Amino acid sequence: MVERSLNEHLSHLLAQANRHLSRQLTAEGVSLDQWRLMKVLSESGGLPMGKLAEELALNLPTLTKLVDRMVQDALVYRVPDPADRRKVRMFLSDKGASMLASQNKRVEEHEAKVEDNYGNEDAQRLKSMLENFIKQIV
Amino acid sequence: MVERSLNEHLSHLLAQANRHLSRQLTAEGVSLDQWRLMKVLSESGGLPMGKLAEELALNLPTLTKLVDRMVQDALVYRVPDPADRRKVRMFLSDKGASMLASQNKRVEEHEAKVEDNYGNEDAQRLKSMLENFIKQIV
DNA sequence: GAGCAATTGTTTAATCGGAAACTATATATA
DNA sequence: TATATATAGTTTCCGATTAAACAATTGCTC
Repeated sequence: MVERSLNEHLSHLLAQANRHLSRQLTAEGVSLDQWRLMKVLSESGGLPMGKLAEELALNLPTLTKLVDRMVQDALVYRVPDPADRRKVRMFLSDKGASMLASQNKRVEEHEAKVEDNYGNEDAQRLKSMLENFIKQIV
Repeated sequence: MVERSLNEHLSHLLAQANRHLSRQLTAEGVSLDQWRLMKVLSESGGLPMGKLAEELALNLPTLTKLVDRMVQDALVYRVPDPADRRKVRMFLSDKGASMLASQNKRVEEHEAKVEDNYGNEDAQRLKSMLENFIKQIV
């Protein structure tokens, strides 16, 4: 049993890839997490905090405070669920939607460029492999 | 031009995969970054801070403070470079080496299990695709 | 339906992270 | 060799993250 070098560890490779890409995608004060949050809400508005935390792999206290800030900035808003008053349903505001739109543009452009350089077929393949991988480990 | 859903974005998939895996690998107070740092030093002892930051995709102030803590815990130590006194060379202590050994064991076991479930060939392929991807975007 | 457990989310206290400013040393230029 | 410029790390300040404790509401069981 030979010891692996760092570059042969999935955890390391994922950390590197994630950090580089997420740095490149942070712009105009919109972090990758903020973008992902807004994007989820645009696709499924009204998600409760718990589901949102799951979708984004954020833990709940972290999400609470991220949402606090985004509510301050009027990007999203909370609506208590009348059917289950423990729940808080999250929605994207108009301002949030327009922020999302411009950030979408930046992200799409950047990823398109990256995927072009990497090779579009390979990029496609990489994504579907990651998708399966995530299902595996969650 | 159809708008992509979140699951079709590499940035999202990488963030998810990274977070899940890095959470699962944090143990006994050793974070993924701490492990990666110790592992790099075990492979190339004497790296200056700047190189170390590059290798780990950490920015320098963050690394300084991570190292501060690890020096407190006597896992690593600093040696000023006599040839260039701006530089600080980092080394793994004996305690660090033994910490690394036990954490290596945990990581290897966990990743082996994950890779088994995912399929070893696919895992291998995923890693080499990620390696290429990282070269691409850095 | 009263009491107890489970679920949902927030708060608290401590630690960690990042951008910008700063210190110290080395190198280049005149 | 004096002055400017570049490089390597650290510090500061403020914002972000975490684990643990907490509060509110719902569901279960007797």
